[in-house]
Amino acid sequence: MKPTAEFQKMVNSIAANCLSVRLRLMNRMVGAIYDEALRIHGIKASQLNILVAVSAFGRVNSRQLCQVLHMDPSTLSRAAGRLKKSGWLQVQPSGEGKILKIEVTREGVKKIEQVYPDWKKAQARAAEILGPSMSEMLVASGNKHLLGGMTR
Amino acid sequence: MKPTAEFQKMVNSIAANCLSVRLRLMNRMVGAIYDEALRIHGIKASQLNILVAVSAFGRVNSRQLCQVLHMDPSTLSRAAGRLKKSGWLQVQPSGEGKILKIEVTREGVKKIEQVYPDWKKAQARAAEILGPSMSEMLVASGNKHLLGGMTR
DNA sequence: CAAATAAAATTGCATATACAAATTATGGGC
DNA sequence: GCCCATAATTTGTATATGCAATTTTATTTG
Repeated sequence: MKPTAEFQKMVNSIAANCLSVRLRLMNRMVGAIYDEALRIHGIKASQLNILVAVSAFGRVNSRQLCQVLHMDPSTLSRAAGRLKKSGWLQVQPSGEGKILKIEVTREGVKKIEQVYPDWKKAQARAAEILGPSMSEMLVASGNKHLLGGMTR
Repeated sequence: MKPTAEFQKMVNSIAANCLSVRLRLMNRMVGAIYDEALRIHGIKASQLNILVAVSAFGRVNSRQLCQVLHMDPSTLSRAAGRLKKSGWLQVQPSGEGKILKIEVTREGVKKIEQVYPDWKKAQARAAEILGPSMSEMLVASGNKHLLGGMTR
């Protein structure tokens, strides 16, 4: 079981540099902050994400939403189902094609409003942990990818 | 269903700034790159992550590993079970306490060696997509959190 | 108009993730 | 030596995630 120097080099290279490891870890840490802050409202960060994305559009079809969120259709399909069951989303055939029309319900709007102050607190705590430069860079990256697609 | 200006402000604030949204999205995008590159080896990025973390330690107990990876014990427990079943990890009572001792097997070492070139390609592609400043910042963040704990 | 084709959505399956509850194993106190 | 408090692990349950296969729906074509 003695590792060669070669092997140690590979392991160190991955351990010290892997972007996936970093992002995954950071995502766990930050996600936990938001989930904890939102728990009293009975909503997870990922669900709020979708709710907000839909609200930003006003109305979307699932294909667009998948593209913008870079999410598999099957993932969105089930998430939307849960949000619908919670009464926060309305999901209907749009008439054109079989593309589904998704909007936020009055209940969903209320939920976002209720949640907002706690989201803000979580955001502040996350920004503190990540540091200003990382936070700014993350927000900036959204301007490239997310917002570009979300402004109708 | 006419949203108030107040509401629109909240939605835009979250959509434009939420660090959790950004990290989650980025994690999906980047994770897909690695998963695709590693698919032919029958291993997921998250599994390689654990394998490498264990290898960096040489031998860990699960508590340490959870701390370093900021991972729930139940999550690690099941992941380790799968990696053990694949023959890449050895999980045993350590003798001291009820603490489990985890090490990489010879098979696991071979797997890392096989996978390494494709990991490197995925890493290059991810770095390209994220851009140099984000990549560097992520790696630097690891020096704070991860590596600090991983260097025995 | 009906059949073929193409596109979209859902379902089956597997892993990742975490919280809560149950279990197990340790080490100490009597 | 046995029982109890405690710490570690596992199991139950639920959501998140994506791939492959299936089903459903729309459009095109004969």
